[in-house]
Amino acid sequence: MYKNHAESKLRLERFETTAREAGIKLTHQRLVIFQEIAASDEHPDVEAVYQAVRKQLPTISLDTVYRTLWTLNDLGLITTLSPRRENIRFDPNLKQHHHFVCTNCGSIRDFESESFNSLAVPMEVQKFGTVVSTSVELRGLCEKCSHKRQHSVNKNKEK
Amino acid sequence: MYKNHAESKLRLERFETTAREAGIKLTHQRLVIFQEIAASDEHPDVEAVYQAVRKQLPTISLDTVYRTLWTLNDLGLITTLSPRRENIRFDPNLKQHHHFVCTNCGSIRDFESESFNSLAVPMEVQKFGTVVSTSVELRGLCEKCSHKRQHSVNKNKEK
DNA sequence: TTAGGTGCAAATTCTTTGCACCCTG
DNA sequence: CAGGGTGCAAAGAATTTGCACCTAA
Repeated sequence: MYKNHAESKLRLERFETTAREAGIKLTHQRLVIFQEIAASDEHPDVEAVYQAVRKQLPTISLDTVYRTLWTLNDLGLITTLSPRRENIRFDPNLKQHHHFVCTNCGSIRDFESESFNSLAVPMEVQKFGTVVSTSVELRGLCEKCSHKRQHSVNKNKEK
Repeated sequence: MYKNHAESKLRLERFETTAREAGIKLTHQRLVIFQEIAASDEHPDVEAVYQAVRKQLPTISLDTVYRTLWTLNDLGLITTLSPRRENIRFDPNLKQHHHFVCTNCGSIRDFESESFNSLAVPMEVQKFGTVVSTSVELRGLCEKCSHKRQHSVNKNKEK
């Protein structure tokens, strides 16, 4: 479940620099939370981050995880998969990228694609507003769910 | 904010047929809720549907709105914008389409595009699973928010 | 040393459920 | 008139907040 070391080390350095610039403290909790999410290839929700972080910091509280994730988001160190506060899944990947979403279990995988990065914005859309970024979402069944398919058709619950 | 009449009439007919086939009752509440969402060009959340429907049925309860929307979803008459139960925004547009999302206020507009419909699935993604549908999400600032921008930079709250 | 950060518990908000009554088919 | 559907109120989740203590800088 881990990205290559170089990438997550880079992310960590960026975190330290940005935090210092923003004048926020590099607490133990923040470091662990950030490392956890930066090392991840997935797009964990708050609960998933909380569970993972607890392995290293058993006394951490759920609200600290919430606060820290929003702090990281405000610092621009991670993004969320949806623009609204309610729908929270965090994404440590700041490079332009695209998503494969499993419609059965809800898991999300990143991928990169030059051609998807540079899609032409249709005329029609230009009257809606100004486009800042473009991303493609491919929906389907992930490997795991393709296999399980015949047994259980659950109601889109991953956890 | 209303689509052309023909389209929403078509949607209504589909609703009646499908409901009859599925053996569920065509209650007054369901009709009003479905019409409200089918006539809409937006992607309302539960609260928005509730408020709109209350104008016609002041005594309707919020839980009926929830139940009805999930029923419509299960019947395949509407879809949600996210595959997970938590993140609810409903979409009455069953045609393949794409979204323009305002990162400031969270509003979402549909648009259609032949070329976006038929993007080639990258090799890399094929190992994640089977792709069933493709949609493009363009993010940016909508007209309204471009104008308001200098005054208020709110925290992604639409309502 | 001290302001910002954390943990805890309580508050708020969002969504679902149990149950008695109602209405479509 | 029977069974599914609704409204209400209460339960359950998810998320945020107030406050006293703690710790990085």
